[in-house]
Amino acid sequence: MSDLLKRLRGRGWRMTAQRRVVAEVLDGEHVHLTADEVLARATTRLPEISRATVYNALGELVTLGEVLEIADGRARRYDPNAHRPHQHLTCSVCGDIRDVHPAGDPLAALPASERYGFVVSGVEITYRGLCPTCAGT
Amino acid sequence: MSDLLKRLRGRGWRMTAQRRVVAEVLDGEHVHLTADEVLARATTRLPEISRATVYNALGELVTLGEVLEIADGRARRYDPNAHRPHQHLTCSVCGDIRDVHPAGDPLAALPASERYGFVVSGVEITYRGLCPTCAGT
DNA sequence: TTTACTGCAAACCGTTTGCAGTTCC
DNA sequence: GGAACTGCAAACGGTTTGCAGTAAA
Repeated sequence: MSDLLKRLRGRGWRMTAQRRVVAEVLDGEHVHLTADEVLARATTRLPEISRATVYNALGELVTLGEVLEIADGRARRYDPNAHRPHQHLTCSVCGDIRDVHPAGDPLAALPASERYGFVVSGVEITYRGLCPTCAGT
Repeated sequence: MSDLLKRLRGRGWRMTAQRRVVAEVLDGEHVHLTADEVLARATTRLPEISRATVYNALGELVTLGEVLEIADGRARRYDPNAHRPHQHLTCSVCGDIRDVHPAGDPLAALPASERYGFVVSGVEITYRGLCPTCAGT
């Protein structure tokens, strides 16, 4: 069983065929699907699943903190890798997204003198570039 | 005259009353307006300006590289501070956004071993926290 | 049995587009 | 004069919502 599914069951998330399929589709490394992509993949396993149900499930997973939402371009993407701090590396041409892991604490890069009195609690970092295929090297 | 307007004129951007107002509304420090906010402010100066014209102008300013687009929440925001590398510091409660300036080169934080063969050319960083008002301190 | 989830379809919101009319250079 | 911009209104794509029916616990 997928890690995500295991965690959700452990947290008493009410399970249905639809929710199971959404969780299974999302599980894995470097997964950053849009709601539409989740729906498409879920539909191959459970043809009667509806768009609204996919959105409902995704919204709850985000609220539970089991999935992260990334507001990259038009459509939001959903990232199941919520339990290990990481950043994103995106190809500007094909849109491929990889998870990358920081060396130190990225919050340390913002000195108090640049904080405008804010209480800073997190940081989102997206590196942009070209993947090996699109760079043509 | 605003800096932005000066630069645009220097680049031969065809000037109209509408475009001038959009550029004036955007000019300044820590400005991160949505298209709707730009339209609202522009309308107070030029009541007959249309939504489409605002979108047209914003799109061109982004293409010219004179304004940056930030895909924060639902609506995109437009940042005229395009000529000095910077990052954003956002209040999770009220949505206020400040520009902050990096100490070193943030690209250096991503080691080659974490680049998956990508040619990395840029990075977007958003710090999240609470502004002094919302933190209630 | 009760509470919560599902599917449908319409509504919603930010953004884009086609086109006739107008303006800048 | 001619190319480019403007305003209108309709279309669009992603997301949200209301509600009647269904299924999990």
